Amino acid sequence: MDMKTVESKWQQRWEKTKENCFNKKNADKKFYVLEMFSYPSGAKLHIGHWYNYGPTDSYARFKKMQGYEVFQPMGFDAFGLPAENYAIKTKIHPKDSTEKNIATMEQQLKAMGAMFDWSAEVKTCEEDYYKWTQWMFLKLFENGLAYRKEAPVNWCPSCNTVLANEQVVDGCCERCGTPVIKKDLTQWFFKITQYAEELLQGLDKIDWPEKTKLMQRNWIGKSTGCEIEFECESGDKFKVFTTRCDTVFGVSYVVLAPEHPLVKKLASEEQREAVEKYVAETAKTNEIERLSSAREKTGVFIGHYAINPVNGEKVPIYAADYVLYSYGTGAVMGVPAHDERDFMFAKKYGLPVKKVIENKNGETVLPFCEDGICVNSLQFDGRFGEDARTEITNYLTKLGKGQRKVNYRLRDWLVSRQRYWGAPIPVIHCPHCGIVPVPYKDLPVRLPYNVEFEPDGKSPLAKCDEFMHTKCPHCGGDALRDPDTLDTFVCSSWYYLRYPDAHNTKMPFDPEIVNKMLPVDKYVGGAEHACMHLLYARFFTKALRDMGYLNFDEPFQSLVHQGVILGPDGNRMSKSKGNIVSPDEYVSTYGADVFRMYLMFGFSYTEGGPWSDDGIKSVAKFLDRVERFVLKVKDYKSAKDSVAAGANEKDLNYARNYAIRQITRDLESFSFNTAVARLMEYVNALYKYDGFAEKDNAFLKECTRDLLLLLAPFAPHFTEELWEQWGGKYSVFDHKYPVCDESALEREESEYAVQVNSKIKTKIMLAKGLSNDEIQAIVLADESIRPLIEGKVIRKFIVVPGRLVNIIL
RNA sequence: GCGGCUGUGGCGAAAUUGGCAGACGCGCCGGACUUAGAAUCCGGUGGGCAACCUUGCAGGUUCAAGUCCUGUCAGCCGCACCA
Repeated sequence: MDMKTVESKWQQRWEKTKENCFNKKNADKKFYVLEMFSYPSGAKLHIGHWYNYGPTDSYARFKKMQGYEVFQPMGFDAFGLPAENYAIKTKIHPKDSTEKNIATMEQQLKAMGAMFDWSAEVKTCEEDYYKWTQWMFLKLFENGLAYRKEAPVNWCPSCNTVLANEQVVDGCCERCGTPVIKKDLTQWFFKITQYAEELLQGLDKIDWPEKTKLMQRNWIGKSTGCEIEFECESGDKFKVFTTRCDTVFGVSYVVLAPEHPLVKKLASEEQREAVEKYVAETAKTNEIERLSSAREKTGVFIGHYAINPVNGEKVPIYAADYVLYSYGTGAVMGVPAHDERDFMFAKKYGLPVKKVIENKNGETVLPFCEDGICVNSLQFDGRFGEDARTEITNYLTKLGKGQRKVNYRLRDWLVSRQRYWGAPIPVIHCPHCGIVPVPYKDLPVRLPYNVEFEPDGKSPLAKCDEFMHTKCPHCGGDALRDPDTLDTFVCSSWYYLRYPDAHNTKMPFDPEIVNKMLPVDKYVGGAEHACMHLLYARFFTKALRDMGYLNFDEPFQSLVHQGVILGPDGNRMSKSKGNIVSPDEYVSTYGADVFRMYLMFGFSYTEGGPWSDDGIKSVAKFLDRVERFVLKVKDYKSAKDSVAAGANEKDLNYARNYAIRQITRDLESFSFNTAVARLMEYVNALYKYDGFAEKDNAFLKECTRDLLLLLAPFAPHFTEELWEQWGGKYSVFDHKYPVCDESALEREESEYAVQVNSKIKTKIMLAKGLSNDEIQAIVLADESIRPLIEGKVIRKFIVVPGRLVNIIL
């Protein structure tokens, strides 16, 4: 079959007949299959795109054939740094390069033959999309979920922009690898922390990979403990957070983060110079160094003391950078006997180590950090672990010096970026009225084309006068626009809501439509988004729900991550390693169907693995084999030479229904490699039957027709063509996927493995429905078994129905 | 350091969830058809002459372990001074 011709023939036909368009009339049978949309960075699809989209499309086609009205849209996550960095290098405007890349990628995606509904396409860099991204921002602002604050933020000195916590990897910028530094800047944040608890709880209700859920749980980082108030000699008070309030009697010092305001306020005359020096040095150290747990602890005594509320002890106050200002209260109590960090710190600065917990099961070696029995803790002596914590918390609460407290590691999401290629933040800064949101009717705030975007640490838009100068919507006076753009993750936090109503000009989406179409039934994409996109999208969904726009809690009911296809050398494909494999030549040699089917057959979908094209020919061979067979059987004359259904027909029918059952199961679980294997087995069975002298041609044709239906999702162009030649009605995808006839799988006999003392000795065919005693009688009488057991006592006779028997002597 | 995942023939990989390890393929070997090759079709293929051995390694539970438990090694991923 000439795949080139066949592919374009059917792609055109599908487009002309709107075969892949979602039909809103059937919305009650909707099935929303979504692949993470592409970033148009390069002009070409790489193997990763194929691996994500090809097999998932087969799944979508399978669902369609099962009778669902499948909605499978595609679009482009088109704003972002790579286009801008590319522009800086080549002077090609990001808008131009992005649009060009999108045009090419659209062609390639269409050539792939996936059933994307292009009528719902979304491009985040277009006005009619980012207008609504800005709308989202305003809604969040209106609902108190977007706010501006000055804070130490992550700054990438190479990209010249701030980064979200999630975009800092090992203290470095996730894009360019440059070490991130801390800067105090006033930035926009989204209050994702308000949803920390629900984001955590919601994970229990969704069908996602456990690994991903665990990553989100860890990222949210809930910890339950106690806040304890310490009063200083000066009368100033501060709180510490601890999960181990059962150790509070062992406090020998307290530590404030260097950024803590009390550090400067309380520093004594003698210590002032040392403290200021230390604080300044901390500010200079970069994140990687500071956050390394291996690093030796440093700190400085600030020359002031605080009172331990449970025993009135006076303890010195230190400033030390192992305490993070951004977590908890930015202050901790130091209990050297029961915390490794505090222990190291105390040893270094000669602070007392006071044991207040003893090991229940043996010698107490300090630092002892597990739960134990309280000692030297007055009325709490003898209490253990959680009980001790509860009692001490209650005691502190009664004193008015503490309370139970839950903390999360999750931080608010920093969304402003000092870059050009993104959605402008729809806010106006008025010298009289302050921060004024752009009125909804004035959206979009257009991103101007002619901008000097060479990065110099200031927002490129700040240098564009025509953009910056505007009137205050409130007082009408001169005012300035916000020069920052939104993190591109904001754009991708709601795109799945836009698809079902992609052309709405009055709203981002019609809630009535979206509430019918969502949640996404199957979302497929890379695991690298676990704590970014997948978390942000959940936050957006919950926020929009609380504003009354949505009536569901989670955007993606079921999630699958495809594995990563590595270079042939086992490393991640990268230009620098020179191990990039392009799909193009394979596609032009073998065709799209063979290539995607090989991706399904040669790898375990969720595992991925190093690229190898060893088996690609085998898939081509398989399809040839199918083609030859189908065309041969097509011309068989039916009725006349029909014979009564005998054993061979029964076997073939078994093979057929076994294939149907297994392939259906395998597709449901994204186990594409075994599904293809079952198809191959079925074709082998068909060939075998065809080789018999006597055969029932009508039955064989029926079985062959089922083969085409089974194969269709895997090799869509190929099967559509054969289906037509077979005489099937267009389109093969409008026919029902075969359903397993369970009765065909019931057999009168099954083969049992016979073990003696757990070692397999022989195999026996046994009829169905025999009692254990009957089985025992037959097995013991078997010629190959009898000599092995003669004269011996059978201690046990185990029967696993339909599978094996084990004779224990 | 903490958490998670993975480890199976020469290769890609399966294994009904504790029940015949290696499905389906690649590769290789043999045969058929061919003047010959390609293509195709049929058969064989974990190791060992054998008894037997075999799922990274060492133990354990069980009639039975790739699967469960304990320890250990290697690789990958995530978090990393979160109090």
